[in-house]
Amino acid sequence: MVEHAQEALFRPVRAGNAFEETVERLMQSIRLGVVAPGERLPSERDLATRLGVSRVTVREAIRSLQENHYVESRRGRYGGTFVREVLPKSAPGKEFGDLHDVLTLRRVLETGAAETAAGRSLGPAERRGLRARLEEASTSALVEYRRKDSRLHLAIAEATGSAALTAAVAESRMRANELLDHIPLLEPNLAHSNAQHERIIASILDGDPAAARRAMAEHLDGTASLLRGFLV
Amino acid sequence: MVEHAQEALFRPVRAGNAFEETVERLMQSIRLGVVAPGERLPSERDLATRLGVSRVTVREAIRSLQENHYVESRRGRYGGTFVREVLPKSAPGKEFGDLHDVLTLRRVLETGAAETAAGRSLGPAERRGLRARLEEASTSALVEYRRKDSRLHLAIAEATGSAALTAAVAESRMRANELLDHIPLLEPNLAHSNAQHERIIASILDGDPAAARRAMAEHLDGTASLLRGFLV
DNA sequence: CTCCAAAGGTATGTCTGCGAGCCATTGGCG
DNA sequence: CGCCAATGGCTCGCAGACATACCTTTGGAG
Repeated sequence: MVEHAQEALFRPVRAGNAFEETVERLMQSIRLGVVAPGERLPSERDLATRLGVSRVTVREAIRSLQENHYVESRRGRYGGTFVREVLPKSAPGKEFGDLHDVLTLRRVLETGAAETAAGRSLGPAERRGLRARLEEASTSALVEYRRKDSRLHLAIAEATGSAALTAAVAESRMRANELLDHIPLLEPNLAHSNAQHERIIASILDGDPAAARRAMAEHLDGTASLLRGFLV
Repeated sequence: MVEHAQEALFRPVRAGNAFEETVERLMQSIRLGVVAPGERLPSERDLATRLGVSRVTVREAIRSLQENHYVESRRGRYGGTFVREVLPKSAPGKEFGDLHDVLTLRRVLETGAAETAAGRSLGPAERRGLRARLEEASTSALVEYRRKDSRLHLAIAEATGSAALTAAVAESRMRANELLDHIPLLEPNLAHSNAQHERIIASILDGDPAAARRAMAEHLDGTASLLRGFLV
């Protein structure tokens, strides 16, 4: 029996119970900026269907987010559950997963996504979308930078046309953000980051896969070494 | 709200119930060759702990595998559940997931894994392991080729040192194999495949990331176009 | 030859999560 | 002004999964 591959295949079949997983997903959609502050989440019935859990479980998850001041709910038609304008700082507790693990997977997924996106012929809507996210990220205030940054990176993953790849990037990014929340965000880094973003998007729009990969790799290696520096 | 990213984030939180997921994992460990024919699975109690499910659920999953002639169980000390020497052909039913989806993710993950593995300084044990898997694959009979091939590719993923990446490759590979089971395996393809494997492993052992990526990309693109050809 | 550790086989009570239905609230439309 | 559709709020019974405990079988160690 191949000993080491077992660790991957015989890992736990589920990350947590249905409630915890649901909270995690909703939290991701907020923290990654897929649902922005002030915007409404899909209805409970809708979420229950999409997430494949019961409405009861969705409600418990939403209640948990309410209690932690991430969302607030309003009843009645045109009511719903809305993301609050001011979001609480993420709890600092959490153990760091294996740093190498997280960064390795992120590098593979995101450089691959950039390369793949650059190799496709993108439609006008996709091109506009990428440019819009780039603009958002570059003009965003410090406090909302992480969210806008994630939206840009997710848009790149989406541009590959692979839902599975997009999902993988979203998950890996979430794990990376947990780490990034522990290091300071400085103006110079941000400016540098924006310049790199521009090169990545330009390469993708130009249809230059190799350049897109290189630019993304450089971008990620920057934050990776920042991380390794700050987290011992 | 960013519309398309929702598909990724609001996808179902769990693929199936605990029983189905457990069957899936055990099946993967057999089909990917992590537990070879004649070998013993970990004990029920052990599996229950590792997979994070109850022993009852593990037993139901194993029973299902017994009924489908994948394994047989023996009681008493030094007993256990053993993979049968002759495995049934996989059921042909199954819907094809989105072909583009599966192949895109596989390409990103595996070319990334090859590049990453080549960029690390591997220990003697790892180098021996890679060479052993290569040897196994190249000398394997037609019937067991897919399994040996998967073991080789998993070994490459493991050589990155990232458990998360290994798990992602295992899952993506399983999905790809479901498709590959529907196309014929021919001797010439196999010889070609072995030659490519050799170049991949050589590049990794030589520590040449760019060459490893190129070789892996070529290898995957070969089977990808085979697939696209056969599946409409 | 006996003992016993380790494996599969079985049974039971509890709890989580689900499905389904109904209630309460709200704001636009006719 | 009244209706009503869409939303969140709530309850109850059932099925799946779990933890735990105990039984049975087997073959090596002593």
